[in-house]
Amino acid sequence: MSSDPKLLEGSIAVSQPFDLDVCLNSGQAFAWFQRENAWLGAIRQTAFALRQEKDRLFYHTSAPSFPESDALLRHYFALDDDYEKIRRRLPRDPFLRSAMRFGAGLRILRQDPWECLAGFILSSAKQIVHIRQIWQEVARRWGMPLELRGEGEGVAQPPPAVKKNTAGGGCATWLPVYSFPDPDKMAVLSEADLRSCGMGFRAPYLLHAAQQIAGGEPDLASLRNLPVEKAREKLMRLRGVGQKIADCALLFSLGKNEAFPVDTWILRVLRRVYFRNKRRVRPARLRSFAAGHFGPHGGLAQQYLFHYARMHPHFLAR
DNA sequence: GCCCAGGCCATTT
DNA sequence: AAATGGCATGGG
Repeated sequence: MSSDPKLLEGSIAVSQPFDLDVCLNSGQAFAWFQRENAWLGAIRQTAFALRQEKDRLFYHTSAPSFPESDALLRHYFALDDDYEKIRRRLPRDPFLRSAMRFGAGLRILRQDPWECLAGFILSSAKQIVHIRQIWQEVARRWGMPLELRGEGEGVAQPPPAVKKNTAGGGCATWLPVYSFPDPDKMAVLSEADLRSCGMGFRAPYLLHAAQQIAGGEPDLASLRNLPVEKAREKLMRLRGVGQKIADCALLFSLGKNEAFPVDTWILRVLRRVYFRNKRRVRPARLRSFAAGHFGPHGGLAQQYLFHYARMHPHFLAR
């Protein structure tokens, strides 16, 4: 219960455009799942249950202290970035502006590079719901169980103000949260281990990436300090990592705000809106257009477009 | 049963 | 260079 001294509850006042649901449901991170009114997941080795109410982010966490939980959340959601200012630097084209209005509160997460890369290796030719399922299975089997309350319970409590399931007088049951296994941990698994999580032909790619990264090549953390082209080139040396997956890792975990991943949704949006419905415009052309048009914060623009398209499937129909 | 999914790779034209 | 087909698996 909330009287458990091990359970840390807190909240953060957010004075920024911020919508938790949009951030965690926009296909950036696959580690979070919704239970009742809360999002459950982990930031590296720290479990959180999150719920937003207006301009306040409420949480329960396994973090040992408020300074640590506060810092983790502020960093992960980039709450100290000035998104009003960033949004003003995006182009004023009408379609982007309406996508920005629709997705107000969307932010680029600052994920762990390994987790982000692994998630997007799993993402190819998969729907987001299924990527989440595979992620959870991998985490459940080889990650660390993270207790949101005292040791031995294995059950997380809902965050503040979340309604409990009062049927039968019992508390709601919350699934335990697991961290995602490190490269070292994954590197010693077999391809069959990974395949048994349902990831199919992506298994050898993920295993190879884990082994490479565990061996220090590439050193993901150091990619942050390279120019985006060099960092992308290193990522693309990994089998199963093309430009799209590399750009996702660069944008969502390595601070490359100009990275503009072109996936099937963005492909269709750009062709339809910015190339007047022309078929046969090739991805390379779209990428160079996007780099020039959307500029140094193109990645955020890309997320607005992606989110808008995915929430308006009829818009791209036909 | 169909279809396709935040792709990538090897193989053909 | 640019267009295919194959790849595993599950959800709609």
